[in-house]
Amino acid sequence: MYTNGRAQEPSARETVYAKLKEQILNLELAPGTALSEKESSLVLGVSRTPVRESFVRLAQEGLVQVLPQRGTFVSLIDPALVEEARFMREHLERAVVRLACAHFPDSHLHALEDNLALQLKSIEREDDRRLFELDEAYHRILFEGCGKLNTWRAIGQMNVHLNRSRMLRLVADRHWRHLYEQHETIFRAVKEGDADRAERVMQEHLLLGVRDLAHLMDKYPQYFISGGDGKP
Amino acid sequence: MYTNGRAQEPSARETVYAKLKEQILNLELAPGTALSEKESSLVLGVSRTPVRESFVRLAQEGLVQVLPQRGTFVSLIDPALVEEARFMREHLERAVVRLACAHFPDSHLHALEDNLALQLKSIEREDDRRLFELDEAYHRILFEGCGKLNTWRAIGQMNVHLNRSRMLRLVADRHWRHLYEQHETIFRAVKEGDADRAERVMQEHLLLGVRDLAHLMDKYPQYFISGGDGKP
DNA sequence: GCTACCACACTACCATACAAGTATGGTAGG
DNA sequence: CCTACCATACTTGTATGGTAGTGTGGTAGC
Repeated sequence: MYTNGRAQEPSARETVYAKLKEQILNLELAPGTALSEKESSLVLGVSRTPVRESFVRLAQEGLVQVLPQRGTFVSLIDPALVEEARFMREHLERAVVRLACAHFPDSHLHALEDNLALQLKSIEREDDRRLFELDEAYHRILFEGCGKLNTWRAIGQMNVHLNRSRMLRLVADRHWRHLYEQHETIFRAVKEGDADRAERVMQEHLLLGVRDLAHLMDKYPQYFISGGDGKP
Repeated sequence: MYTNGRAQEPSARETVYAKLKEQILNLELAPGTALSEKESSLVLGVSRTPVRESFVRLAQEGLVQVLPQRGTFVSLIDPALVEEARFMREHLERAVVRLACAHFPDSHLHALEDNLALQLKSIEREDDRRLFELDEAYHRILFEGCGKLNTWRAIGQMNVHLNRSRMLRLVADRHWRHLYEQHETIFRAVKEGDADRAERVMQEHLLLGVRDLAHLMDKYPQYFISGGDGKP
């Protein structure tokens, strides 16, 4: 029979992949940074094989760029990708909140409520990393409650690029209150079934993520794709 | 300087990946089929490494399922994934045709026109594979003309699941004329800037892809995920 | 006849060795 | 001083061997 315990330790490839991805999204590995199979394998204490396979996965997500016989680099942030990620989220999340206003399970409504409470706590503690995670979880719950979890996962691939620019913005700007208030407003709209209001606030909410993108590109030009090319 | 020739032969990994993906999408490798690094490496005349790395990529796209120490299998078609792919396309393509009606480059308008002509030819020849490709290209041109090519690529990952079910449908049903007429109508609406009409037809058009899904699940139950599980 | 066990064939996972292309710094020649 | 060349130290790409977990068929014991 199956060993459905699900308790097996994760593979080396999985841990390496998760570690690298986290560091890239955190900007600990800044855009443009040179990686190397060998170096990463030494640092992480595994052989080149799982590192290499992680590079393959990250390359497919557009987070790294592999240039044969030359090197592997953390991708620069592509403003077009950021804008299109916003575009996708705008249209899909507007559709999803409308669904949510028509029908949303109580369990997930409570999950949203709990999530909002934790967001407040994180703001008090000024824990921006944690707030970032809660923000992601909040939107995920919305999709999950509408039976559209796979859609959220598909967005995820584009979303990582949007998130890198949002992370860049977090370090300077503080717009936490506004973000929380929008989440709270959307929650109430869903609860009351006010689809028009929910959709409108969601659209504004997602615009917040790309505001001042030009400003960021000015401040951190080395992190962005510049002209026609884009390779370091 | 860069060797920007772009004329280098593709790597073994790339060719293996493309080959396997094509066969899976064509249903030549039917859902549920058992694969193996060793066997594929023998068939394709390469070592296990590029095959393995292709499996990693395909697994990330959800086209194969790797069970450690047990085997690798072509994924069964998940109806939920098919429906959500349609959901994504519905909302994103509606938004895109609206953009197209507001502004669309002449070059891409001509590309659509040429594409439609080729579609007619394919229908005359009853070349369904070719028509399928042209259908994909048609929608791609729409996104490209609106500067949303990355969005189309992001859809692609979900779209492969939708396409497998569409491919399954093609073998029995013939709805070519209807499909063409909708493409043609959308084209004219874009040309005339009639956004409401374009959006409406696009929505109907995408519903066509999942019609009779239940019927297909009845006819080919072994290709679909059945109950709570989904593993072969 | 039925059950428990065990050897074996098979899988994917990981480590390692070799191959081939690329960037770079030093050096010889002008 | 400047340029062309070349050895060398990198890089990723590919092949292969060993390891550990898994399914299966046969067999011994009841």
